[in-house]
Amino acid sequence: MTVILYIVKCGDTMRVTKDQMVKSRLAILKAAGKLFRKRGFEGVTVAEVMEAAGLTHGAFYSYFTSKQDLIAETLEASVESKWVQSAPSIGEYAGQYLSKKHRDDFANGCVFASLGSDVARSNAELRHALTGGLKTQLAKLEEHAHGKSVEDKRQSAITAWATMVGALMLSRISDDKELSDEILERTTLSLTQ
Amino acid sequence: MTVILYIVKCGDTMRVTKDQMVKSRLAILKAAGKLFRKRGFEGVTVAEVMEAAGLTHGAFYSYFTSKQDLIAETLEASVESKWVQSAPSIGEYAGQYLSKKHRDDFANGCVFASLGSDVARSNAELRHALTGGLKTQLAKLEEHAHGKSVEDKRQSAITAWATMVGALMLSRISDDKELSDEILERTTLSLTQ
DNA sequence: TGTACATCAGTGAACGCGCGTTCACTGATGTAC
DNA sequence: TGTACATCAGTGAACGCGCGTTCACTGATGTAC
Repeated sequence: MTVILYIVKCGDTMRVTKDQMVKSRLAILKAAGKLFRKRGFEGVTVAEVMEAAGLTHGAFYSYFTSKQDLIAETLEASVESKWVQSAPSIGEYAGQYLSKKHRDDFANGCVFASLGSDVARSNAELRHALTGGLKTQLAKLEEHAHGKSVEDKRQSAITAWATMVGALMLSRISDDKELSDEILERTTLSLTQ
Repeated sequence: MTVILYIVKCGDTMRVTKDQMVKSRLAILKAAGKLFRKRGFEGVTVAEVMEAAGLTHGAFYSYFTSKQDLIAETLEASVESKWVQSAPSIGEYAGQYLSKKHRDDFANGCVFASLGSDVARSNAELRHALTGGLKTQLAKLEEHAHGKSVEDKRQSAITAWATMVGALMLSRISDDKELSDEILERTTLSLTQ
């Protein structure tokens, strides 16, 4: 992350303002992450992100070279780790992931479900940024996977993740509440059996 | 579909131009479907769609009241049936769906994978339009599903569909070709075993 | 059937709004001596 | 330590481009008699 490079560049000459800048930068990334997940990249303006971070839009270009740059950095910062930490097995993780709470909370939810198809259509930069998160996520799931061989674990991790992301997305598409709930319930069952 | 309503409205008073209009309307919907799947709703302009349909942008409003309207109608027309027809079982269908050919062909591919998260974030109108297609697709998969009870078939149809959509999307996100291929291969295995 | 009239799909210029980006300026931060 | 200077995050007005939408106009289609 550029943040780290920046600190390295400053070396031991710590400045109060630089501290504030690091905080502001993180606030921008956090606000952007939430807004993008809720409304998509094109559904959010630079000005909105900056306002949510407590700044005016003009300051944006002190932090990022363009909106495209912000999107890429936001994706890099969007790793799924928080969801995995407390889950001892894929089944329990799926239970949390496929909850109604998660389905209804775009802003704090999984970036693959909320922006997956957008990124899939995007340029190499954005896809690369999210591919890092994808690898991390699969590696963590693999640790918790059941299976005799490494191959088996890998396969069940990948399949489970595809199922979770797909199910959450489909349940969010359905405007029929019953079908939406059913998708979550039945896929949860499949992943815990 | 409005097309049918239109024909009914015209009744027996068939007009040559009306014929042409029906064709043009279908051409617009087809062009829009391909372009939207490839570049997303906001990545495509009304003028581009009309040009692809062989018309100029001004004529657009003789067919649709707004871009939003076009998007809704395009989604309604995007059913997955073509992919299911030739597949006798979910396993064989998954083999086609999770092919590299499908992954690399956004324009003619599955609308859930290419526009799923966009629609999930959208208003009730768009989600409703795609929910119809989702129900149709699940019903068709259910017909071909293995399982002792109706419940079992339903569960395996929903889970299989979530896995397919999720896997195709993830494989498209990955800019690492190996990982992308691996996702397709391992999920195909899971769905055929 | 033929003729006068009405309709309306289609054209392309123009409008106007929204949004990403730029810029002159400010004032606090941080530095040099 | 104190003072003069340099830097630069932050502000808000302004720019300009793109795109959805509108509109006056055309000419072919279709209708009425």
